[in-house]
Amino acid sequence: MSLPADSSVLATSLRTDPCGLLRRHDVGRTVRLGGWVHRSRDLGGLVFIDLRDRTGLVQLAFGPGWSAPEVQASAAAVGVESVVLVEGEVVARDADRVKADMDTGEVEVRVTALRVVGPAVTPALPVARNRGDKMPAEELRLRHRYLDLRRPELQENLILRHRLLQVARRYLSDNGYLELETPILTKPTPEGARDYLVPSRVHPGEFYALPQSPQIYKQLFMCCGFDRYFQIARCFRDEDLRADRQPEFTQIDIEASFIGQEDILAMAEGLVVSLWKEAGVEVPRPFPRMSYAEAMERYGCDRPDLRYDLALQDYTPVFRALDFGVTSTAIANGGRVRGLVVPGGAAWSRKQVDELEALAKGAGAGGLLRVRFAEGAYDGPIAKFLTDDARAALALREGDLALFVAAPDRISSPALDRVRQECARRLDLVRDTDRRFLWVLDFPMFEEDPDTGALAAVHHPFTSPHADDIAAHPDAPAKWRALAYDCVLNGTELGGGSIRTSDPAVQSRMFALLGIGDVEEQERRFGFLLEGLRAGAPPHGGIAFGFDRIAMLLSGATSLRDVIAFPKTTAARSLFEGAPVAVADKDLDELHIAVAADVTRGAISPDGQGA
RNA sequence: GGGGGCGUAGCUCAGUUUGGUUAGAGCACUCGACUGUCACUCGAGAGGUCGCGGGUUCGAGCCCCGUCGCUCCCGCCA
Repeated sequence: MSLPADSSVLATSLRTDPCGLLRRHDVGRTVRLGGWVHRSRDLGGLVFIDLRDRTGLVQLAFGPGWSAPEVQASAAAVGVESVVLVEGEVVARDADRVKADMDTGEVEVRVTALRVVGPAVTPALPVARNRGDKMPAEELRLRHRYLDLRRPELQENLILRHRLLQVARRYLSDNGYLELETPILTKPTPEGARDYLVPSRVHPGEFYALPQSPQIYKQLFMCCGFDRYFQIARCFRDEDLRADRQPEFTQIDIEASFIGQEDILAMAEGLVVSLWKEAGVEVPRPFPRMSYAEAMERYGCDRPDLRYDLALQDYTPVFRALDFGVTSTAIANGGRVRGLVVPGGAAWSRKQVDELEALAKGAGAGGLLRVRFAEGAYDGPIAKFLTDDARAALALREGDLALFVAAPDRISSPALDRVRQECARRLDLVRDTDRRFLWVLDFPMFEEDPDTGALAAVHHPFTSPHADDIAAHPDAPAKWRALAYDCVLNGTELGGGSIRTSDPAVQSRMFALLGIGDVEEQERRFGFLLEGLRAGAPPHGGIAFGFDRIAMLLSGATSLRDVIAFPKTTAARSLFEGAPVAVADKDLDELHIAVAADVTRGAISPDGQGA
């Protein structure tokens, strides 16, 4: 719950108190309250109403000793979710009537006057839910969001979200960061995710884009001399959704000048620590660090979940000596044999291990080799190929299951990553209360297309390479590491960023390597940032955190939809107001837009059907 | 773009396997009873285009085809 230090500011001309804060020390006071009828219990001679506002519930009691007959009659008649104003006296409950699981359970309000100011139709969804009730369908919750958002759980999530926003603002502002806003109508970006486009009325055939992030603007702020910037920025990406992905989302976006990587990491750790502290969790600093290379080698993943180990190892030397076709071929083709040892995995059935193999194949691997060591014997298709040396090198212990993928790293890493995660889940190694923060550093500057060999920026084209890597391998950019970093918690990426290139010479080298050496092409795509950088740019860098995901983690929600007031469905629709919709021809004409006739469809109507 | 799950009363679900009389339950709702409940209790009642369209059949909630919506995942997305 988020309340002002002095909760009396919540008093208004219509109410003296919020509902959920009445306590024993209020006994004897005459109070006026306003709220929603959460539940009511009509006993004939007595009526009880649980009155709800965002601070909680309090029991109203109506009885012949203190309520006039007409007051009691309207209390008995008022429907749930109606809004009422009441006046009455706070009284202590008898000891045997105290409700211990209710914050206001020691008191109740004996009502002398009641006004139904907002009568409610029977709600389409229950707001007050009984123990064991299942949640209404997501579709209905979104369609009737005005009711869903009344539920105390969702209110708590959004109130926590508010508190986290305040903490972020306070932390950054106290550290000299300026909250600066950037445009929502902006220029389409040439790469990355698909843009949401907005047609221009004034300029026929031209379009704005909604920002995927304020990336370019925040670098321009650095060029302007606003040397510390932040923004709680709404970002838009027109890609397909997931439980943890919405088309519009919120980032805590940060950029600073005259800094190096260590400055950003320290500042960002401080922010994360203060956010988690607000949610009641102490996080130790500094966060451990791991290079991208080590993360990929040991976990097959650039955001490893360190709550359990099950680290991957390189078994190529073991298999190189064996006469086994699959592994020999893979090694001869430049691949490696990597794998992991699963203690206790030998107890799994053939079928269970087949399921792991299916996961590995789903991630692109050709197969998953297995060997188990149980009751002193090796078992599995490759068991008979194992020499004494190989057995010694594997060092399996009783009950172990060893799993291998023989392939190039770009295939074995994602496959073994999935296998490792599933093994941890099966062995129940994941403790929800564990929080393993991690910085992943030294991302590669480029990734090579396995077919064409073309280079693409892993982060973005303005990320700075390690100066020593350029010096050591001037002609092997694939070996360059970037000054880029990700903040990871329990296998989830919370945020990431980089130190930017501010040296024009390095920047043009980067463009050339990325295949955009043509100056006109550079200007067309990045002109306004390049102009800014040429006009005198300080060394700068930054980071952005996915705020919705952080709010989701800290509230314990399992979907972003539970920490966003009005989220979209997986089809990017807003069921509440019914967006998107077809618009009148007149509006399209003004925008110089024509809709292809065969895709014209109406908005969804209340029965869920297309018009 | 592809795959899985779901769609029956206001809400949550059963019924679909094997097509067959009038589609059921709990909660909510309406009416009645009840002076200490807090998931009040008890009695009575009302409430259904079985998502939508088409097909097969003497007959479809159930089988087939299409479609719409929600959801999870892959692709996509940093």
